[in-house]
Amino acid sequence: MNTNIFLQIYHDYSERIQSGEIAAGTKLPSENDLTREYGISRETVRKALQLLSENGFIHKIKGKGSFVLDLGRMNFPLSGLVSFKEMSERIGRKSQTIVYTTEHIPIPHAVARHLETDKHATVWQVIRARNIEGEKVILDKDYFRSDVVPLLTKEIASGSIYAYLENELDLQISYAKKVISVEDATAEDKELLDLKQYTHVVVVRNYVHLEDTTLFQYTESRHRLDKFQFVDFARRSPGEEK
Amino acid sequence: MNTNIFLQIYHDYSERIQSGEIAAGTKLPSENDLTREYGISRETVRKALQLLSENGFIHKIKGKGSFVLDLGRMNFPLSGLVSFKEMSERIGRKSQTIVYTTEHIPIPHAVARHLETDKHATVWQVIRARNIEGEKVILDKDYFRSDVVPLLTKEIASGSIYAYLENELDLQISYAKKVISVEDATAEDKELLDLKQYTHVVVVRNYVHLEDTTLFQYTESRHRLDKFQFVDFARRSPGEEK
DNA sequence: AAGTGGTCTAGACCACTCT
DNA sequence: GAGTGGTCTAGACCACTTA
Repeated sequence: MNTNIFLQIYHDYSERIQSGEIAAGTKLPSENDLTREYGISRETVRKALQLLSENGFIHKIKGKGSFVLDLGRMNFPLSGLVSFKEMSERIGRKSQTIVYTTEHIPIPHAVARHLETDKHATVWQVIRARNIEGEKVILDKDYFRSDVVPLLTKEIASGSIYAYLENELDLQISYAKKVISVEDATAEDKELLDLKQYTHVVVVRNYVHLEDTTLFQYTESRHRLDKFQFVDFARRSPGEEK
Repeated sequence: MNTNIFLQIYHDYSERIQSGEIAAGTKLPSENDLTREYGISRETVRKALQLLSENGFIHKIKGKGSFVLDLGRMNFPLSGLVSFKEMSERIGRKSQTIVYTTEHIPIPHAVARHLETDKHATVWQVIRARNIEGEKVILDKDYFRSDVVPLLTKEIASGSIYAYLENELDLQISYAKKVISVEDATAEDKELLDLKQYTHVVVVRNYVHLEDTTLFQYTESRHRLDKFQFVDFARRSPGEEK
C-alpha cells in the first residue's frame, strides 16, 4: 500500500537481513551506490538506512560504510509494540489464548488512575491467560475506553485485538509507555495462572496512545517469573552525548 | 563542542520541556516558523523534531502540528544507555557505591560465552553493590575486555566508569542490547546484597558495543525484586505497519 | 484556501578511513 | 586522493486539518 521509497528499501533490506540472506558483518552498498541503484536521491537512501539502524539491523561507521549486525535475527523485535500473538508466532512456540472475560463495565477504581478518564467512564475489560506449552504463564488484563472501542467480543479477544483495532476500527496506534516491575502474586494470579511455587509475578503495565495522543488502552500483563523475558536494543542517541 | 544545528535545537527544546517551562499539551511553533526563527532549512528543523519525537518529548500530527507529551518529565530516561550514577542523581535519591573487587583476571568460563572473546583473553572484573537509602539492592558485575580497557582502578570504579571510558580513554560507546529476566538468587547475591526474604533477583544482562561494533563490555545487573523498575517508551515504527 | 507535517530532489561541504 | 557517511540547503509536491 505504502509507496514510500525509503520504506520499500527498508523492508527489502530488513527482510533479507532477518532471513539470513545477508549475513552479519556484511558491508552494505554505499549510499552513493544505492542512490544510483534505485535512481533516487541520497537523502532518501539515508532515511531507509536510518530506520535499519534504529531497529538494530545495521550499524553505520563514518568513512567506512554500513554493516549488518547479528542482533536482528534473534529476539525480535528488539523492543517495540508487538502483540503476544505475533510474538509467539515468530518464536514458533505452541501457544493458546484462554479468554476469561469480555465485559463492558464501569471503570474499576484501580484502573481509572491509569487510564486518566473521568470516574464515570465505562471500559471494555478483557481478561485472558496465555498458555505456552501446556502452562498458563501470562495473565493479560486489558482495559479499553469504550468511547474509542465501542464493541469487543469473545471472538475478537481470542484472536488479535490489535488487528481488529487497526483493520476494522481504523484506529492508529502510535506510541506506548511500558513500566516493568515485580509484585506479589494476587489471589487472582494464583487462580487463573499455573503459578507453581512462585510467590511473585512480573508486571508489565502498558499505556497505549492513539495517533491523536489520546490514551485509550491500559494493559496489565502479569508473567510467571520463570517465563518472563524482555529484550531491549538501545542506541546511544546523539542527544545524550555530552 | 558540537556545532550541529539540529542538536542545538533538540537540546534547547528537550531542556525546556523537561524543566516544565514548556507544559505538556503545548503546541510547538510550526516547522515553517522554526525555519524562519532559526534562519535554517526545514529539513534541519525536522531532524531536531524527529529526535524530540523519538525520545518521547513530543508527538507530531500531520496537518496539526507538534505537541509536547507529558511522559518526558517522569521516569527519565525512557529507555537508553544511562549509568546508575546518572540515574540516581536524576531521581535525587541518596545512593552509594560499594566496590568489592577491581581485578584483571583470565576471563571466567561463564563470561566468555557472553563476551565472545577467545578463551584465553583477560578481562577487568568489577563487582559493585549499589546502596540506596541504606540497603544494598543492586549487584553490578562488570567485565571489560582488557585489550580495549587496559586499566581500571578502585577509584574509577567507585565513580563513573562510563565517564572514564569516554573522556579519558576516548572510547565511543554506540549501542547495547539488554536482556531482562528473573532468576534464582545465588549465594553471592545473598552475601553481597541485603536480599531480605527474597529468593529471586531480576537480572539485566547488558551487552555494550563500541563505535566500530566490537563488543567490549558485558554487565550483569542483579536487582532485588522490590527495587527494580524499567521504563520503556516505544513508538510504532513506520517499518512495522502492514 | 491556508497552514500543517511527510516525502523527495539535486546539489554542497565536511570529517573520517583507507591505500 | 578517492571513498565513505554526516550535515545542511532551497526548493518542490503531497495528504491532511482547520476555518
